[in-house]
Amino acid sequence: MRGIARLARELGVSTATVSRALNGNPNVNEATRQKVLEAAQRLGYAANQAARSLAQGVTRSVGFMIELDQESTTSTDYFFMGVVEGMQAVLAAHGLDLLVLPCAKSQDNFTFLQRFVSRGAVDGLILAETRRIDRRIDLLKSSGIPFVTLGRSDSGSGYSWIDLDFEGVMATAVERLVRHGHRRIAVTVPSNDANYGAIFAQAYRDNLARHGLGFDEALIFPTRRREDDGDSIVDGILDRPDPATAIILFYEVTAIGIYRRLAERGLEPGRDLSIIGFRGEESVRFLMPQVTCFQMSLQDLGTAAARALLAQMPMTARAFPSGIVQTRVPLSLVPGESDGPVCPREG
Amino acid sequence: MRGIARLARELGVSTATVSRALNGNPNVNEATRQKVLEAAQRLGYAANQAARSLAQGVTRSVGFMIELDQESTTSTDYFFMGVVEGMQAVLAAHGLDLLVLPCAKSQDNFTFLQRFVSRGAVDGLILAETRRIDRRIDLLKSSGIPFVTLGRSDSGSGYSWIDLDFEGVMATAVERLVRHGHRRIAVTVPSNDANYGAIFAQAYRDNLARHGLGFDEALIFPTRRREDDGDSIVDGILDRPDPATAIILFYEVTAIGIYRRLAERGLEPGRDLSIIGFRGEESVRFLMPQVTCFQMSLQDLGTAAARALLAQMPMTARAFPSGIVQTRVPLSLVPGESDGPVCPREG
DNA sequence: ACACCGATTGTAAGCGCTTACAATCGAGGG
DNA sequence: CCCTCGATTGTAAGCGCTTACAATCGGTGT
Repeated sequence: MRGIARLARELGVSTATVSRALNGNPNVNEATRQKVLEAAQRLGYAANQAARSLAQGVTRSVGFMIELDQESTTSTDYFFMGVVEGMQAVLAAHGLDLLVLPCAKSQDNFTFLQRFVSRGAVDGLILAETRRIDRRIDLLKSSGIPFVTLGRSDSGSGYSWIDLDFEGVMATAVERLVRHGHRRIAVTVPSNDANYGAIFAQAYRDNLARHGLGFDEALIFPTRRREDDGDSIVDGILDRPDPATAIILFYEVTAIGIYRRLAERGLEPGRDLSIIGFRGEESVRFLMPQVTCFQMSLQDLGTAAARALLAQMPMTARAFPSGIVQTRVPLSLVPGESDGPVCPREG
Repeated sequence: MRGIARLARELGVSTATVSRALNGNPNVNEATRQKVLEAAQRLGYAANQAARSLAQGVTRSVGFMIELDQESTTSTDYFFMGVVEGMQAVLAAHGLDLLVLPCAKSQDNFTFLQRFVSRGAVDGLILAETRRIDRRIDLLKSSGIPFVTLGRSDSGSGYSWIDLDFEGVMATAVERLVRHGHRRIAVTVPSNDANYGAIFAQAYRDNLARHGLGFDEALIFPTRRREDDGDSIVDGILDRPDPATAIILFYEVTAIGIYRRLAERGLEPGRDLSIIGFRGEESVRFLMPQVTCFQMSLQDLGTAAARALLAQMPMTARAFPSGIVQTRVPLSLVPGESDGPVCPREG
């Protein structure tokens, strides 16, 4: 005999009583509860997860699905850790376990997710790296499981998401540059198919328009999260009849390559080319002159996501006001010396 | 009626047959199996995880416990994606799900782990960030659950671990420096209580001794994973009667601060101070002169850990040779220009 | 034609826990 | 002293799936 039955026999009570005592059911004599708790503690007993889930129809755990990139870099980790920390804290406070579910880039993320959902392995889900059109969202919506996405998509709107305020960032960046007299502003965007790339690019366009600046396809540079696009970007920006005088970077590491190329050409960041980075990234923190960038709390992003999820889970929903939440987390500008007034071109 | 019963009724067979068909039991008519598979596919059926686990006494999932640091300065955080990728690939190939279990630094990691173990939430565990004396290892050993640690500990020896070959790294580094004529070699070590710090320090001592070099406590600098210890290190090394001429870094980011301080003092990395980093970190890659460092595949580390775990799980053990595995993953030297022959001191 | 056998399927007993419902007990009311 | 009621505990029916064991069926050997 094992599990709860053993405990029950040991104490000379029924399994029902033990179960009640352990689960905080009020219909138990307080003295009995103490006995049970003590015995459980002493024997290191904890209810079997599977049995409990089966009986209750609830797992008390939520999944955070992430995708593993071959090129995984340290600051993906950095991003990840911060966000997870925020989520974990909130969820734990409500008695929920956070299970991070890593999906290999090589396997179909839809199928991956579907397995966890249809097997009822988690009570709720948080998705990262949302695609512009993301079948996973339809899957979750139709399955009825509570979920939240980190990042918007175009797949319908009846669901909660938390995203960075790309629009706000872009507005601030462009305005700052315009105020410095820049009229030709380049931008880098991610070359993958995640939705944030499209949003970033759109915000770029919108803000140029707002300031009456012309849009030039040639000033948009798709980049990956690595520093080695600097050459082509710098050359692409400057070696043209109407060179840009500023650039806004989606991936801040790109600044490294840009700095390097500028140096090779005898130019200086902040003077000959204004540069604004997106998110203060570790590997860029040490560049001189310091990169003007935006900053945010990863933990806050995580807690916001977790709260939005809790608001949808029957178990916890009553503690939260609104059902569906769609939030853009604002970033704050961290002024550096990588941008400044337009430098009059010589020649 | 739901779940397998519904499927069974739909097909006019018993639940037993459906179960068998779905689980690859050979005692099913192939035609029947196809029918079942087809129907399951069509109805999007997947066996309820909890029920299945309860019936089988097995979850088909393994946990990877990581710790979340407020300041994200642990080693796990720039390890994570790569290692998880390796693990996930191996585990998935054996039909196991990888659940990453994040434990807040603020909560007791022993209790955290215990819950998952005693609730039978996973069939196996991988631990990261092993302490020198780690109660978790005793817990896992006594609980009988298969497990592997990423990093050694002093807590007994009857278990599998995978670790970096700190000794090999240190031997190579010291030998390289000695060959360059260095006799006074400093080192940085992590300031936390993870076991790798002690190992690194010990290997340092051993290798000095091997080359007949004296050991000087003053040349050991505890550091965190951030760049700003450079000043105190550089000054501490040089402003003394018998300055060191080389330094080996545990956290490679320290190089950034060191480079900066050296520059301030009009000194040059590689000439005035030889620097060898431990693991090629992204944020250091762009330093000039390039930092001589060591490199490894995080994926390989992950696959090694996963394999070592599989070797202990009854389900998969037969596919693997040895039971207990204790491996040191070697790193390879990536020569840069941050180290070289001792530069004769002027004055 | 009959016992026997392998292939296939059905029956039903759990897996360990929760929980609706029944049972018990002592106290207070009439 | 009997009845009612609240507090507490026990009984037992599942939760959805697996699997030992029994049952069925067509084919074989003799």
